[in-house]
Amino acid sequence: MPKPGLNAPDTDRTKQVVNHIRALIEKGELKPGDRIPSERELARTLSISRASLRTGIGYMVAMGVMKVCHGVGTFIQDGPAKFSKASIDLMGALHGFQSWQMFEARLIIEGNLAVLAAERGKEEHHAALAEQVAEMYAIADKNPTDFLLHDVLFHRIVAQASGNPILAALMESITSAMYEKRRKTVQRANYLREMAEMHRQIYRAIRAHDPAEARKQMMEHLRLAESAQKTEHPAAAPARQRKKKVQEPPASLL
Amino acid sequence: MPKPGLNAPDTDRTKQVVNHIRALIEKGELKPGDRIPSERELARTLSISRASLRTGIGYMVAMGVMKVCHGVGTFIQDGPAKFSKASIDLMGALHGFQSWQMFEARLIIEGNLAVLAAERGKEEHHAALAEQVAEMYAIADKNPTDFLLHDVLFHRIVAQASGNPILAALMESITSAMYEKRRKTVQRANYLREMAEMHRQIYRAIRAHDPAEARKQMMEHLRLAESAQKTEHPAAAPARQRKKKVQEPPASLL
DNA sequence: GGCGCACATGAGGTCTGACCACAGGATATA
DNA sequence: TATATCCTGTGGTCAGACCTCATGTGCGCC
Repeated sequence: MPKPGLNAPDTDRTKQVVNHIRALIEKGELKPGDRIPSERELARTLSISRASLRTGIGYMVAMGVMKVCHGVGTFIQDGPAKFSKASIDLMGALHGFQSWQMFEARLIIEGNLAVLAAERGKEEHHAALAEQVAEMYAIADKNPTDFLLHDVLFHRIVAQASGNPILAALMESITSAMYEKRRKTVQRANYLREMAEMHRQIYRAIRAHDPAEARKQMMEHLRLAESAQKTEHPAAAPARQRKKKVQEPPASLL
Repeated sequence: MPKPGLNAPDTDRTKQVVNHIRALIEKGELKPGDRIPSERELARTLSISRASLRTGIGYMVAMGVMKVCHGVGTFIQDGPAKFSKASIDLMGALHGFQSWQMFEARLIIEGNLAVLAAERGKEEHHAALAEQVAEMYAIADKNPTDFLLHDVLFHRIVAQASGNPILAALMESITSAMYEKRRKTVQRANYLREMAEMHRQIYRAIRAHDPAEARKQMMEHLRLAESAQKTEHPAAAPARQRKKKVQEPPASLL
């Protein structure tokens, strides 16, 4: 074993489980989407009780690294890297995250994601982006929920094109935490065509390898999204005590 | 492609536990640092088995929201918000995070943190920053490890001054994931005075409410830190298969 | 032969109650 | 008084039983 040192998992057994899985991943014997052995079998393999094994698995589920399906099995999480939604939610409750702060963080991260995507994006990304934009136009007048799906996908592709999976994961975590509210907002949205157009502008800037323009368009787009949501849900903060009025975001940014 | 969103706690019981704690937090009956009832008692309260309760607690521990001390009790995590180090580690192993990507993410986030701090920083923050800078100068020739402590603290205060706890949490997560390597690097560092000076420049820009300068100084500082670490650990990537040579970061940024 | 429904199988989910390991205060002893 | 010891409460682990869920299989009916 490499280092004995200061690892985070709380106890010996869970650490053992996490390290075991981690080793399998690093050796390439487990890839996203793969299924791990059944609990009873794995427990026997590691010579620990099923209860302890489950603690370790729960740990990784919480971190968004694994996924459990009742009656089916336990899997390595596939799809884009991200922290679990519950994680951000809870942390938000604990430290008082506010809606405008979410948007601000998203603005900064996605703005830079767009910059990087413009610098590093490949043909494949351009094609994928174009397809999503086309889809948006196609259903802008029909199904708002589907529209949102393509929206999410578009931003995900931008993140992928950025070539930085860490920033992508952070973005994914934040947006997934906001997804529910967005889903409701978009239902009565009447600006979907406008949204599609903005995505097209972002796409054009990225394809043209114009970082500054990409950032500008991305930020403009997000600001519109924010104001739209504010109009829908003026009291958007998670239901908390309102003794002190919710802090408003200072004006400037950049 | 999997659909976005919905990444709730895995099962009913754990959900019950998480929601219970979450409710207590939102009602203000539980604050960071507080201790929760013993497992046996809480299990009785919720009418669930201790095993299930422990699953839920483990879940929150993994998310960095709670902390358990064997023989002592279980507590709400205090200190700055952040995701658990293990979480980033594992995710990195799974999705192949690389060292330069960490630095890049840090560069972007901390750069903007500095901007926000310059815009919104209050007297109290300025004072706290000044103190850390002073400390750095004082021990630059003595204890490298202590120096790093003040370094971390300085950046944490900047994050706090930014007024955006979400970005602060992201920054905290990334830096804590890099901490171990930094601790080794700093041991043989001979540029500590220079580092202190850079921090002073950042501090001055923030105090002068000069966002552009704050970002510039911060980025310069981080770039130096990166190159220093690269010199120390040229093969810094986590030991993985080397079939394909490690992707190098494209040149430009901003 | 084709179609369905019931059942067998095996996965995860939960419960019980016992025992172990650790930390810290209370107590007994020198 | 000071030190060593024990007691108690807390989390950590274990074993084995039983439940729920998803799925594949095979029999019976059409």
